[in-house]
Amino acid sequence: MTGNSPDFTVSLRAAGLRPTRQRVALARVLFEGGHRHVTAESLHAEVKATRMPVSLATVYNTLNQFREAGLLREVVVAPGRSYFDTNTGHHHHFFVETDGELHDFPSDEVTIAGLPTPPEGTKLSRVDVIVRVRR
Amino acid sequence: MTGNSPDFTVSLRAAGLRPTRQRVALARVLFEGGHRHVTAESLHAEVKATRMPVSLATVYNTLNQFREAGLLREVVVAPGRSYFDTNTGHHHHFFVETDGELHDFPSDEVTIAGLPTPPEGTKLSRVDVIVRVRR
DNA sequence: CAATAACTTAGAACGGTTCTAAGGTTCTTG
DNA sequence: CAAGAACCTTAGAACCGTTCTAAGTTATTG
Ligand SMILES: [Mn+2]
Ligand SMILES: [Mn+2]
Ligand SMILES: [Zn+2]
Ligand SMILES: [Zn+2]
Repeated sequence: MTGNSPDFTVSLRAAGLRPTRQRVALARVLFEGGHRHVTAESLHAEVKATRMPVSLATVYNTLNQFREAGLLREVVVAPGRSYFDTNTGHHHHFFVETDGELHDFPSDEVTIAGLPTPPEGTKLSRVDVIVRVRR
Repeated sequence: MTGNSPDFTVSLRAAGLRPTRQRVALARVLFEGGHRHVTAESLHAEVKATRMPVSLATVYNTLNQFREAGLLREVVVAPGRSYFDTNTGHHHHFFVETDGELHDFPSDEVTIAGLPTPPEGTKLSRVDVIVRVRR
């Protein structure tokens, strides 16, 4: 059993961020284990449960820094709050509207054909597919 | 040339809403002419330009009532603000991230194949495709 | 025309997010 | 390793889009 305790110090430094106690604690919650979809509030609650004191302001700062560094992507599916997604590869989402849950599905299962060409003078940035479902 | 001045009084009453001065003014801005994508603020600015006094609270109330009546759909593409769409049929969106513009494209041009089945115990509500572009 | 129900509104409140500014931590350099 | 510099964290205020409250107004009904 090797390699089950990634060195977040390294990846933080690679992102140009000092590996502070708070950022390492947040990185652990976010990146050890499988892909996650968190809100600032939910991440704050989780990291506090590890008994590492982190303010909500730091959670927001860190989420934004991780996003800017390409470690996270932001997902906007409902008014009023953002989700942050540790899966930065190509994929799409189920959004369970009745309880606010987000689930991934791989983009290679789905085929999107016949997308019109972007408006004059614009270049494609990303295609998001959101499959909204209810319980 | 007939029928170029729709009777919003009728459609408002059909939606269970009294055709007040404010709602008729808002309906005119929204529904005469082609499809629109507005924010509360942008609609408020437009309706005020017609010299009909309407408060921002009424704009919000009316947008929500029109949405509940099925006259509008809400589109969430960016954090912090909602768009309201007069096109309630099946279609998808270009979102020009650099300037906040939304444009429709028909959903029958695009083919989405191989969508995974929704999670256990959920039923499909809608599929949104957002093509994000930048200038 | 009342009488009533529905509506509009200013301003307060709210909730998620960002900002400010002061103290603390991490890094660099010698 | 000490000290300075750079960077980071934080409480609380501010911000901004949206909703709520409560008081006055308007539309509808008979
Ligand atoms: Mn930011
Ligand atoms: Mn509402
Ligand atoms: Zn995801
Ligand atoms: Zn549209």
